[in-house]
Amino acid sequence: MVKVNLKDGSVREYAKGTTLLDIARDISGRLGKEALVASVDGKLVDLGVPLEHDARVEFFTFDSEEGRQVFRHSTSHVLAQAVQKLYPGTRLAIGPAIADGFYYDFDSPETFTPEKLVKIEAEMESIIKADLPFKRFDLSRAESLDRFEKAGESYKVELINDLPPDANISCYSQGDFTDLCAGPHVPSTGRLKALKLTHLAGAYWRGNEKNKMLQRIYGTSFPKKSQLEEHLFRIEEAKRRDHRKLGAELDLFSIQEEGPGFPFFHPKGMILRNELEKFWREEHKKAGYHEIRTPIILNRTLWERSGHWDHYKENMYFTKIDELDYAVKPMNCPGGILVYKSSLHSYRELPIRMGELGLVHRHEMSGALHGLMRVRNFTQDDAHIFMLPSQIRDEIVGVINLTDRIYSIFGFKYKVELSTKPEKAMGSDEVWEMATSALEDALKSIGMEYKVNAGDGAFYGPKIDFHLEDCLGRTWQCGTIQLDFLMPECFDLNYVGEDGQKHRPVMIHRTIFGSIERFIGILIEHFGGAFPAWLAPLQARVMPITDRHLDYARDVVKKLDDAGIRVDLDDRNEKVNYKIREAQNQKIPYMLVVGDREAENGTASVRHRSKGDLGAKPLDHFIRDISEEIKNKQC
RNA sequence: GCCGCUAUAGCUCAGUAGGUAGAGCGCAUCCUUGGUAAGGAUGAGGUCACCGGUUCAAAUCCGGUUAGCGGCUCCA
Repeated sequence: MVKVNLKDGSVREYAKGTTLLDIARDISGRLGKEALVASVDGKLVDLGVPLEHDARVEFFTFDSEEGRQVFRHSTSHVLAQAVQKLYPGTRLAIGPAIADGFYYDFDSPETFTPEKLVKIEAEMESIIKADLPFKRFDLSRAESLDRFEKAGESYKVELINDLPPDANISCYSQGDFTDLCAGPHVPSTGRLKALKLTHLAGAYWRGNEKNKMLQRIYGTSFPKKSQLEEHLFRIEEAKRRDHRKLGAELDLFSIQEEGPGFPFFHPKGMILRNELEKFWREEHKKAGYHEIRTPIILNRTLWERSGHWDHYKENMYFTKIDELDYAVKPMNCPGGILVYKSSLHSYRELPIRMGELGLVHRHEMSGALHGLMRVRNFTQDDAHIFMLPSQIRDEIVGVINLTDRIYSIFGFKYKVELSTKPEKAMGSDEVWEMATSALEDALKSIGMEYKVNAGDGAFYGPKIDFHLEDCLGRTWQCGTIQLDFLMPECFDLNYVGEDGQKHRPVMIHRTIFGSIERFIGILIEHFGGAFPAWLAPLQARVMPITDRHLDYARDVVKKLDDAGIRVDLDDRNEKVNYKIREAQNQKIPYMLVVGDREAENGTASVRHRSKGDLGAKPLDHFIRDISEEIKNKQC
């Protein structure tokens, strides 16, 4: 007999060699049906595994991350089987589970198309119907190499060759299909009830653009048809919040063929943008920043000195002025540094915090452009902090706190990453080590959770990045804090210390919005276009019921306008229903309906875009309330 | 940049055996003066992304270019 310790603390005894699936069935009929995989003493294994010793056992269903991963991964094997059956000669690369589904990369003489995905899906359905068991078997390195070489599976051979010498090499087969795989898997294909192949994409083998481009098929799967449908519906819903769609519908911005990646801001978008900048200036003033502005185009020698000429050239735009080379700035730091250098500084002045809403241009690859999220020119809410080495931690913590305060106004949740030295970097390992551990110390000192993103730092220093999510859960880097010991060196920056000697300051480069453009993109998706009143391009619209009420409506507009509220008048000869519908679609926070009753009493009937009809309010009450809402930046 | 897909009116889209373009919404005018998500009529509006080819004839077939979309790579 073996003792089994379960998650709920209970202990059960089973005959040695009882499979995990049988144990699950014994615990409850439902668990027997829903369990997909189990862990034995913390290690994830197939349910078909017999238990040979006392152990801590946990079962995972689709409700757990582990269960979902295994479920989707098993679906990817079924995809591979279907593809190889329909399109012989297709070689397999890799097929992992991802956040909301799975993908499989193929190298095939066949070019997959959306129509073919339908066929592949049908083939997958029949594999599922056949309820083929997933069978695991271990192979020696020689056996596995032999097997996959014979099968012509060159990518698998490459994977095996890259496994560490002591690695256990396992395969899984279902029916006549076998794939190299560490597992685990669900017991049989019949578990994979509802699936959908969602899209096609190219993907480089091993993510390296020097390698061959493979064909990637993305899909998702669920234990129930209804869950799949709900998921697909949620995605459709999310797409309605897409900032590119809302940006056009709400007339905020546009991107035209004449300027790919160079967004145009329309009047309404500018209001949003100016409000953001106003807020930014207020917060930065409070936090002890000064604001500067530096030129867009600067001489080549500056970029050579900063290292951009060597390390960032492929992202830069160039021009000539009077036969001399100039570059359009891709970053604001060299300009900021010149401002610092324009006068002598005492240690008493430090830290100096210099902010700049700086327009930078970067050449992004055409395929990387994405609405306002990735563009070729954008305004960074940049700042450079020049400080004493002893001030590093406090300054970093100060920036983290400022970032948190600003994000929390919008109700954003964010993820923090620490990016370390990239391959293409300036400076010695020691300097990088020092800078990286300073960032780490600051994060730890305030108990901030973070993930390490190895090799993703800027070429001049490591960074802390703040990532925000878009409507489809894709994350975008917004805020960043970069610690830099190198630029002060390159530019021979100094301050005069207590001892009267010259010393080297340390620099922080940081942004909070990241780019105003990207941040607006995130804002649009976060609020689905229904901005809080303080940001809304139009805060209220007055709607007279008939043209008899036009005069009173104009008075109302004037009063609101005088109170600094962004208001307009819908004086068209249309019914109230019609006007309301349009104002709702434009997501205007407040609609003020005025007719005989209102004109007589000096009121307006207030309708809120999400709370609905709020009844009649005296005008000055409404003005007081909305002004308060705006002032408090209520969401 | 790479792989796949797409491009018709301001917007959403029809136009599927190649025979010089349609709908709904929006817009304009008129009628209607209507109290919380679409009142009615009439009308204007398109060198079918661009360049080239095949054909008696191209929105439609072929090639190229540009842009967009989904990914890969890259990054705020």
